[in-house]
Amino acid sequence: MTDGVKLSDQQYQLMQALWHLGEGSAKTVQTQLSHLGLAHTTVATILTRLEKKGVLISRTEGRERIFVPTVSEGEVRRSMVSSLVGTLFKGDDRQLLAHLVKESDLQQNDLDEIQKMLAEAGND
Amino acid sequence: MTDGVKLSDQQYQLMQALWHLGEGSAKTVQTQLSHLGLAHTTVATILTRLEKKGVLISRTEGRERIFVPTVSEGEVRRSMVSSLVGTLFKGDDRQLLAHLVKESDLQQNDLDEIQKMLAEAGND
DNA sequence: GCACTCCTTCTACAGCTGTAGTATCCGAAT
DNA sequence: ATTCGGATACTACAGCTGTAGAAGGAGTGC
Repeated sequence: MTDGVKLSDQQYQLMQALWHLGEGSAKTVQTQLSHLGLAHTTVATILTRLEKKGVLISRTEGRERIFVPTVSEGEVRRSMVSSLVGTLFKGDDRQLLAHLVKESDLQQNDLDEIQKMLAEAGND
Repeated sequence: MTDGVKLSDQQYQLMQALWHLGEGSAKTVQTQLSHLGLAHTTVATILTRLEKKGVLISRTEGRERIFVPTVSEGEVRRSMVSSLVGTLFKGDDRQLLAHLVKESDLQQNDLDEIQKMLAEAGND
């Protein structure tokens, strides 16, 4: 479904930590993201909001609350990319492709690689 | 520069109207976007905020205020795409390309077209 | 059992966005 | 000059995000 999950940068970071961990408490996540320098209460707040948003659920385990993603990173990526494509390119993925090809500083070997991918995609 | 212009959907719509028009008053923009059903005051508010944000400037002409974009659609696209790539793919454009190739429902002729583009890009 | 510690939940606030009503201002017509 | 009409500016409010302090609750060690 294009259920339109859309996360802010920060929110995505947190989810990413959870995707890597599989699951985890606010504390665990905060530790994992210590480079961001967020207070643990901040992390907890964001996680709570993400739960309200439906992208994760939590269970209480002893005195800890364990958060578990309910959507995969792939799903979120898909819907975020297609949302952007919707806004910027009238929903036409190919226009984004074209944009990337034009704007990216692609090296020849990148191109080769991509062409290989395209060739494989064509064989589906 | 990667000055990071980031617009919301709505804001992008308005800018798009201005890009098409070249320039225009709040009224003109609202008319152009009548399908969105926004009050003209709403359009004016958003335009004012966009000016504060620096993506357009305005000049007063008689009793009208004319808004003129200061950034091009291309620039905004570039920075929005690269912002998303930053968040979702650690800044690696090729990963977005790969994502698109995998996720998009590309037809063979799309692929041909893109491969042609890639070939051309390679000749720069 | 009691205090200590750790974790969570509640509350708070500022900034941004979506949305629009009301007030104001200024040019134009009479 | 006086009023009318249209355009803008000001104000408002709700919802979302970033951020975090303060308060509360529940193990754990003594």
